[in-house]
Order: sequence, then C-alpha cells, then structure tokens
Amino acid sequence: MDRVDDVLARVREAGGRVTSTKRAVVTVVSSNADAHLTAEQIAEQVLRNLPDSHISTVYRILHELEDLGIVRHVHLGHGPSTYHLAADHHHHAVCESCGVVVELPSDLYDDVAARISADHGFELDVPHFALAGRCRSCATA
Amino acid sequence: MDRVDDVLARVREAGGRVTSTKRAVVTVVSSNADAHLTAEQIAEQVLRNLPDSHISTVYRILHELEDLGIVRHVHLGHGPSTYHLAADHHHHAVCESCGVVVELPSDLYDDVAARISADHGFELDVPHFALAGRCRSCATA
DNA sequence: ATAATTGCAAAGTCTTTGCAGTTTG
DNA sequence: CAAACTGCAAAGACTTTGCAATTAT
Repeated sequence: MDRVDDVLARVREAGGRVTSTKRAVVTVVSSNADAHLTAEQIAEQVLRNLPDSHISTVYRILHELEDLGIVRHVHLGHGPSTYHLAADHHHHAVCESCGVVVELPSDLYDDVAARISADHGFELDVPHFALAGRCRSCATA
Repeated sequence: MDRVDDVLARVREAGGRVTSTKRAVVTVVSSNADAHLTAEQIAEQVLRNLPDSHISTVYRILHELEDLGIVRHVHLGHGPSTYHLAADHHHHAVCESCGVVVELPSDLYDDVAARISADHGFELDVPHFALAGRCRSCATA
C-alpha cells in the first residue's frame, strides 16, 4: 500500500534483499519528496534510528535505487548530489546568492529538446543539473 | 594585438602580474577556443614548455581569469570542469553514450529564461552545466 | 622594496571500493 | 546455504590551501 512497501517489493523483484538500512533509506527519500537531500543528509536521518549503519551503505543503496529507476540524483551546484524520487518530475533553478531552490515545471525544456532534436538529432535526457541564477529577492537587491 | 596580449593587459590592469605560466595558460586557452579543456589538459600543455610549473598554479590562474570574466568553466558531466574563453558563447550537450560534445546556439535558453523570469522573477545565468542525452548515432543504435 | 605569485605537499570534499564478516531469502 | 549485503578503512578523483621561497613591477 505504502509507497515504501511498493519500492521494497520492486527491490525484491530485482533480486535485491530488504535490509533495515535499505528500508530506512527508502523511507527517508519517500517522506521528503520535495526536498533535495544529499547522501549525507539521508545518512544522518538513517543513523538516528540505525546508528551502526554507514554512509557508504547509503551510497550503495542510493545507487541500487537509481539503477532501478526509483530514485534520481540532481546536481544543484558544485556541492554534493541531491536525491529524490524519480516519479517526482521537476526541474530546478538555484540562486547563486542565497541558495534557494526554485522548482520549475517539468515541461520547461520541451521546446529546447524539440529544437535540439530537429537540428542535431540529439535526444535530450531529463536534465541532471540545475539551472543557476538569481532569485527575485537577490536579483533586485 | 594578439588576443593573448589583450588578456595579459587586462590582467595587469587588475593589478595582476604577468608570469610565464600565466602567459602559457592564456595561450593554451586562446588557441583552443572550441575545445573543452580540463585543468589537467591545460597543465599538460603548459608543462611541455615550462616543466617546473605545477597544476595548482594552473588552477589558480584559471580562477583569476575567471574572476576577470575572461574564462568560464563548464561541467560537461560528472568529471572535471572544462575551461574556455568567456567570449565564446555557446551551450553544450554531451552524449552519455559516446561522449561527443555538441555545441548549441547561444540563444538556446532565451525562451526558457524569459519564462522563468516572468513566472518566478528568477534571472537565469549562462548555464554552467551541459545538457545530456544521446547523439544522433547513439540514439538510433 | 613589496605585493603578487609560485612549487610543493598536505588537506578537503564527495564518492567509491576491497575485504572479511554478517544477514536475507 | 548461497548470494546479497554490511561496516570499516583506505583509496580515488578533482580541487584548494598554507607556507616559505621566488619574482614582477
């Protein structure tokens, strides 16, 4: 029923095993659907309940979930990657001044993608990197 | 007259000093206008003539030139940054399969930028990260 | 002179990996 | 039981930094 259980079922289907850390990672990512959590932030939350887990395990689980198409990672800037559910389509713009993340509609690149496809035969992926600029308050300040 | 000399003049204007490594870095970047050189590749070329230079110096010079608006760095993917003259406007798409870099017109994002500005008051910078996808040959293969 | 710059080695950040022991199915 | 998974410590990739010595102006 739960999104978490659905995900864990998919993990098992793929031959993976369900461990407590894996369950915790899935739970954290699922309950922060709109957040842009880094591996470190995810690990921090996981370790609150499972103090013997390790961030390297979190990285491995995140990769597994990404291979299964459940999770995606996005680069908001020069720092660490951030992770979110793949089902959650949206694009991002990050203010270089204050760091705020603006969520953008998922059709944002449709015209650009069509143009690149027509002109170059290049088929664009869902962008993997955020746009950068200045948010309203910082732009006028 | 030379673009290299123009750049070095600007460096001096800004209070910087012209050293042999700096001249070499500027020369390498200027003579590879369309390439997407990493710091390591730039250092490699510099070291051919100045074997006692060091890549950390190249990084420092690249930063200085970037602060002066002469050079920009772009991330083509998950690897190292690539550097090119700022005067050389263009955007990039990288094939995730074969790695080829497609250069895209500099007005590519104009509509997207206008839309984000109108809807969110967010003023987009020149993108700093390449788009990713599949080039014509890899998309059809 | 004197402030900028350098080479070097060390540290920093984020992520991956080898391995020996543990756990899941 | 066998394969998957784990914690840990170490390594890896890329970049930055502290410092004492050197160099440009």
